[in-house]
Amino acid sequence: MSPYSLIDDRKKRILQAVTDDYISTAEPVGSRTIARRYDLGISPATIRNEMADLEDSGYLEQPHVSAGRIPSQKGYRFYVDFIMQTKGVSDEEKLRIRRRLEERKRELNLVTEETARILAQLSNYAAFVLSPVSRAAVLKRLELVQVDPQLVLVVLVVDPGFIRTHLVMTERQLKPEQLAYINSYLNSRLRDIPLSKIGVSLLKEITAELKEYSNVIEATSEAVVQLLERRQEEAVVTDGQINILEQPEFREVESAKRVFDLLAEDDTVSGLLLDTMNAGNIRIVIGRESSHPNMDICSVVSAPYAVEGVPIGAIGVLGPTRMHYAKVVAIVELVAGHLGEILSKMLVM
Amino acid sequence: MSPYSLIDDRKKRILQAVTDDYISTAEPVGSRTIARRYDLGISPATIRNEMADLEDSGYLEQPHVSAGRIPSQKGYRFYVDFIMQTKGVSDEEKLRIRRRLEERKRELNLVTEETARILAQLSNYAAFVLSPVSRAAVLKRLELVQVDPQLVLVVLVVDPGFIRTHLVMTERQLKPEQLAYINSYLNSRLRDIPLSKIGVSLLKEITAELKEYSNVIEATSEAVVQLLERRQEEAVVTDGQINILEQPEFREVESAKRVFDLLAEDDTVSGLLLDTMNAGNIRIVIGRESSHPNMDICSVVSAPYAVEGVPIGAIGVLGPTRMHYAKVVAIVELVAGHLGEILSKMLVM
DNA sequence: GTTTAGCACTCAATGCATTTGAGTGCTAAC
DNA sequence: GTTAGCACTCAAATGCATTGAGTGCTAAAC
Repeated sequence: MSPYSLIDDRKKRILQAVTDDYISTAEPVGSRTIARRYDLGISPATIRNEMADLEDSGYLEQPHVSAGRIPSQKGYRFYVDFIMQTKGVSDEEKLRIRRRLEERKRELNLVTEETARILAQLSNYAAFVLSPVSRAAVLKRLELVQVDPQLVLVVLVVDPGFIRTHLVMTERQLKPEQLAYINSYLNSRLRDIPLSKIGVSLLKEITAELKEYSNVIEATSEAVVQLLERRQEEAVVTDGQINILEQPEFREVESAKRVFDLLAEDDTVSGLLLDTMNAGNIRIVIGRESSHPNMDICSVVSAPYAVEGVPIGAIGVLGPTRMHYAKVVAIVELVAGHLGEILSKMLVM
Repeated sequence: MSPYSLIDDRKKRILQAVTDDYISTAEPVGSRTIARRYDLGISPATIRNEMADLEDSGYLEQPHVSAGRIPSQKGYRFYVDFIMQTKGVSDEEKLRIRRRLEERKRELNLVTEETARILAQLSNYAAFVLSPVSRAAVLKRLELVQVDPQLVLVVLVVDPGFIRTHLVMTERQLKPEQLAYINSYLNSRLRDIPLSKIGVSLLKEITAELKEYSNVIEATSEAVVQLLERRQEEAVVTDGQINILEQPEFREVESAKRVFDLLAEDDTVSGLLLDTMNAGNIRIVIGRESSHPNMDICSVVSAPYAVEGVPIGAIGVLGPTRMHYAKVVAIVELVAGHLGEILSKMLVM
């Protein structure tokens, strides 16, 4: 039996009225206010009775006995799951988002940055984007390029996704044919190997096999390991933290600081986004539903984005539990969709 | 005649006492407090008289008539210019900073990020680093690398400083010898040319000369222009904004927000750092001395860092006007020095 | 002439009582 | 089942007295 079974249609409408009102005013909502502002055709007294019921079953709570009601966490959850209707976003807006992303198409990190910015601006909350990762990613190519008598540039091309470079010093200058030999050997061993398989042991093996160039190869290996590691660190792009300060619930510097701390810990946010990516569908985490203590006063709406049906990343918006869920859900879904499309064009090459 | 001529030695000591006390307590300082806490050998009454004089000449001000005194902007300026002695930083700390930077030596942007982090942690204020730029920078090399049948990677090596890459699509696959030809031609035209000289017109010229490959060359040119432009945007790395929230003057979300807005506008901060770089020595901007309206409640200590005597960037710390100047100046100078040294090793290759 | 003690005065901050008003729960009438 | 009426509650606002750190001024001491 569902834990929601006690809610009839009128209660639902009242819960909706309370939640909608509280979301836009940030003030506890009383029975009179609802009777006045929402055309439910019942008197304040009736609403009071219903609200008392809703409080008994845990959907509403009272900050103190003579204040109005506000939705509890359970109330928000019910609202999100069964009441709210995600607002459509106007075609015009859709077009604008699409165009902004298209403009940034040239570079992967520009796209993610722009996405974060768009999300933050549209939602007026803090936004983040988990850069595309792919467990199926393979090393497409590893190229050493001589850029100076004693400098070699290591170029890593990963498919789908990104390119990384790193400078490496060499003791002596390598002749073009030596470089060509090293390159073709390295590629024969590493090409199309999943990143997850490229570890220290494989690289050691190769170093041993190319003993004569051990100097270069060792440095290269080290660079490769570092470059692959760095991916994770760089994975989350954030924008719009400053919007946090606009929210009345974070008027107190103490609580604002808790949220900023939360945002500063990369793993919390990236963990959440990774979960969403793996889950493969939009998720709404409300207050203490998350395990992180500082998240009790926040909610996060996050959605994966996919290329050819495969989720390769996620985006999210963080705001107060009194978040404009309907609007944010619409935005997040829309942006995730667009991002997936843009990336399809970029990555499938 | 100096505008400071009215200040005798005792006034100086009192101004110092007031400023030191206010910097550490953030509370207006009264005559009794000074007589108690600082061993000046004079009574509160005398201190009162002197403070009245200091207020008349504009070094102190009173928030309201029955409160203690706080330093005015002019007072801070005098303190910074003629009173404070920059604290030495312990050798131990110097070593720690040096080691942290050494560890990050591998990559330019890791070094700047680590520098910002160190600055923020040591000062407990917000910190930023203007990445190395060099007006003497030249394009050391431009290399096209085939990474896929239809994809060419443009690699730009700039000396001193950085490497940039960009993917470019080609209509048809280029043969290795064609690529070699293009490469050697591009390098013959562009090698060792100062970045400032590489503009659209020069690139157009080259495109015209290599008409047969116009497809690739045009795309490459576009990429080059973009990559060179992007340098500016990425120039400033920030850290420790959250420290702002710890300062009592930013307890009110309103004022905190003003500072965050300030930090979010990249040009303000980068302009300030560029000025410092050009000035070539440490600068302290106090409150409204800056032209930016939101900076009236802040101060910035900034210093250039140099490689082989030539300033190539700058670092800075932003805090409330009630900033611990002596400490911050010491830290900023020290870190700027270390950064310069580390970069000398990295960039002179 | 400079320094200091003494004293009256100021004013933000604090504490306390009072008022206000939005909101509730309960009961009885519709 | 719904609603009107009413007594009750309590946070927030308001008013008011108190406190205390701090000042400026004056006159005495050095």
